[in-house]
Amino acid sequence: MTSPVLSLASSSRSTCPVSHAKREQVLAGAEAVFLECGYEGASMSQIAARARVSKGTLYNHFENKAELFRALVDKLAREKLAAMFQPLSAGEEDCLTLLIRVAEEFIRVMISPIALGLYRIIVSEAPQFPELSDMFWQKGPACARGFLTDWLRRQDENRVLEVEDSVFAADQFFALCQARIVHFRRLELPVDCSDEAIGDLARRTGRAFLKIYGRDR
Amino acid sequence: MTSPVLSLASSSRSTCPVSHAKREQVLAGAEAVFLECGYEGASMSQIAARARVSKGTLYNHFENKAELFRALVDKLAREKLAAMFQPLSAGEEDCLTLLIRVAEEFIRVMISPIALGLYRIIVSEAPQFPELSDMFWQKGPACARGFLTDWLRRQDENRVLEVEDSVFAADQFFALCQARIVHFRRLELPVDCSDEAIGDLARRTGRAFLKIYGRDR
Amino acid sequence: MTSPVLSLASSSRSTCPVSHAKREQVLAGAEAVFLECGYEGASMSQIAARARVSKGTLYNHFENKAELFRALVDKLAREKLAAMFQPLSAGEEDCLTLLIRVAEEFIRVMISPIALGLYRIIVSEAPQFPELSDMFWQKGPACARGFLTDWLRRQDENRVLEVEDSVFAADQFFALCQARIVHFRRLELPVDCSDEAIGDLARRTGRAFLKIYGRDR
Amino acid sequence: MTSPVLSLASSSRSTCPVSHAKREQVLAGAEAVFLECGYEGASMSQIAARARVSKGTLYNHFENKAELFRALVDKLAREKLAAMFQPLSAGEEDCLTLLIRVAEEFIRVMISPIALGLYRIIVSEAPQFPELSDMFWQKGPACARGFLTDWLRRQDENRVLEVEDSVFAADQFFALCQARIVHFRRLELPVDCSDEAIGDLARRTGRAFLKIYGRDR
DNA sequence: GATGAATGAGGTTTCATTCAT
DNA sequence: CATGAATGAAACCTCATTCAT
Repeated sequence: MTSPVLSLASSSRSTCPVSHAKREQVLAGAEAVFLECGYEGASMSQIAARARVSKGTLYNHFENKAELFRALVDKLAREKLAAMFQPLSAGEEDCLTLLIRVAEEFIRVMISPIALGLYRIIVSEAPQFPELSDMFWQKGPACARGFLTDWLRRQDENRVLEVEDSVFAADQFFALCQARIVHFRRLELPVDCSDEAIGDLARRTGRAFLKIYGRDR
Repeated sequence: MTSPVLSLASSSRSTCPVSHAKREQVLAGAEAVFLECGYEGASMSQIAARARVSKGTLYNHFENKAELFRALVDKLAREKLAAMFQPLSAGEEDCLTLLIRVAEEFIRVMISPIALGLYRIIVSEAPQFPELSDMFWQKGPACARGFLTDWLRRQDENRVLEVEDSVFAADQFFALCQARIVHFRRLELPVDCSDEAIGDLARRTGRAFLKIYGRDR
Repeated sequence: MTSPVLSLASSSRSTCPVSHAKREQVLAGAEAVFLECGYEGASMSQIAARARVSKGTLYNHFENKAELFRALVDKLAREKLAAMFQPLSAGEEDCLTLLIRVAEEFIRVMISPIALGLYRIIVSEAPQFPELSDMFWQKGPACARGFLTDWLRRQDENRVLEVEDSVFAADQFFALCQARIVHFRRLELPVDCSDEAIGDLARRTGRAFLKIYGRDR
Repeated sequence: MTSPVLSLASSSRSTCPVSHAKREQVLAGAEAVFLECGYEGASMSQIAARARVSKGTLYNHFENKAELFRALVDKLAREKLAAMFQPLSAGEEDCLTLLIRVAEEFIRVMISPIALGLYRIIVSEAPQFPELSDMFWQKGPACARGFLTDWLRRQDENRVLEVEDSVFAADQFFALCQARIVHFRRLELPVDCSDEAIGDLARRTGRAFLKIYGRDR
């Protein structure tokens, strides 16, 4: 309520550097604790301790627990998710090679601790924080979908593939990527996550996708 | 209030009939609250209130919150999940019709409040309760996978489909089923869930699967 | 409240034999738990479990926890304490031998688990249950004091000892008996409790007492 | 309320002055409640109320009930017991006068509310908190024993008394001091505690002790 | 802005006691 | 009379949040 006013009044600029450092420190602690314990399971004391900061400092920078959580998801989505999904862009490879590469990278990203942790916490808090689901989706998978959609449209125009609804086709591609490994990891069920297993899954995914949308035959 | 009546009705068996009714009452309250608030977000007081039972009664039937949670997931998995996944069995339809029907039923089950709520809570608590992930998987999706695997093997033998790894093919089928609608519902993102939308998705899924594993052409 | 009425109404005699057995069973459980955990530390559930009896049975036989405790102390004092302090009676030995024997027996009794446990619980609950302190004292140490007082008076009359106030002299004797070993055991402090140590202490106690009240020199 | 004022008064030292005042406030409440109700009988709510402090504050200063109890006994032993047993030191009086004075002071100390309350709670919790028994003994009676042991040794060297084992002799002296009055007070049994009664007991104790260890026939 | 002590509501759990069977 | 499920008060403890320094 009053904190935005106070902060504007007492800092001539919107983000003073020293304060910014503490804010990042807090967010780092929050990341560690929220991803490990979930939203309800995390306590402000734990976060303060992990951030090596006093509890009061938490409330100097964030109005309450929910706002701190929102800020964290916002930051992770904007910074880390974006960085993780960036490599999933088109190159000069041939069709199958590109699909396999993207599948492999997507799988690796989705089972990385951060994306997995974020997925868990966001799915479980979706009813309480629907805006965060959206943020996660927009900055993460939707980027990959956007890129793939564009690429698919080009392949369709170039008559390499035959893709009527390129958005849906992209959804199917990423759905196929989540078969088995990603799905099992989310449930913490035992599954082979070796490089070979991931490569194999990516190859099968690429080939299956080409069978659906390939123009040959 | 009404439990003595119920207990009289069910007192044909020896094991404590009164107690069994209350136990079910407690589990009903737990179902409502856990699925709504998550494991950490649910309080034993809420559960007691929702079950119209005193807090002490909770502890007469379950050692602690974690055990109550385990018992609930166990019950839901055994009773409700099993019932939900039962209709997903083979019939006499032709290949595409069956795939579409199964896809549609699977999608409907996965976005039902119970399966969705269970998924949320189980994914978020998987690190703390790994055995429940397993229970959920075994009594739910794994059943569907088992049935589809068998059916695919038969189609392969009958030379209707060409399926080398029928287990993986089943995984791909159910992965495709979760594209878009199921995925978005988990994130509480807005998505068209109408019968038409589901039917359409099921049809596209069935056709895509046939393209991957069909023998014709 | 109503239980005494009910019990009077439904049992023609005051103590039916089957009931008496259960009552003893309850008291046995209460003895184990109260002596181990103290009055506040003991729970009626623990007692019921240790007695292999339902919690309801506790309340059929005793109005509440305090009454059960009173009944237990009463029983222990009347039965066990009395039996323990009985051997402390006069014999035909010469003066010093008798004193040493009585000292030794008294020390052994006071550090026995039952007497020690009773002492602990009674001292700590003395403000709440003053009547039990009295019971303990009367059935325990006071018996020993009574016997020794009589014996001392006879020795005075026979001019073997010179004891003006025989009651006080007995108090001093038993106070000397509690030096070191008994005292330390009550505090759970490490102390040599071997037969030799007890014998040695008893001898020193007897000799010291004779120095105070002996007529020779 | 008043604590900020107090804290200003004592803020000359660096270590958190506000906190120290509250900590003492908590310990004062704990002293009142623990000595009155015993360890198990005392509740953290009672203590908070008696200390005029919130329940949370208790846990800011002490990890849990057991630690608060330990801290209290530690403080009482170090501060109050030490102060109570300090006057029991040697003076220039003649032998009997000194023994009588020490006996009287020891008796008065042992029946003071604090020493009596501490004895009750420490004896009853000795199995659970053996280290507190030790603390109590070291800071309390053991000091008196130490002083008397030294004095007895000197009397032996000066041929005033004949004391072979001065430590044991001291134990006997203090055991004699606890005859009757101290013993009865612990059990809350009625006993004359008037100054005359105490003086009389002290005189009898001093004289008896001299009979045991005096050199003059 | 940073601190961390203080707060009190509310968390999980235990308890003595009651009562229908 | 025995049972043990049910109760709700109260136990210990944690939490998000506030505020004086």
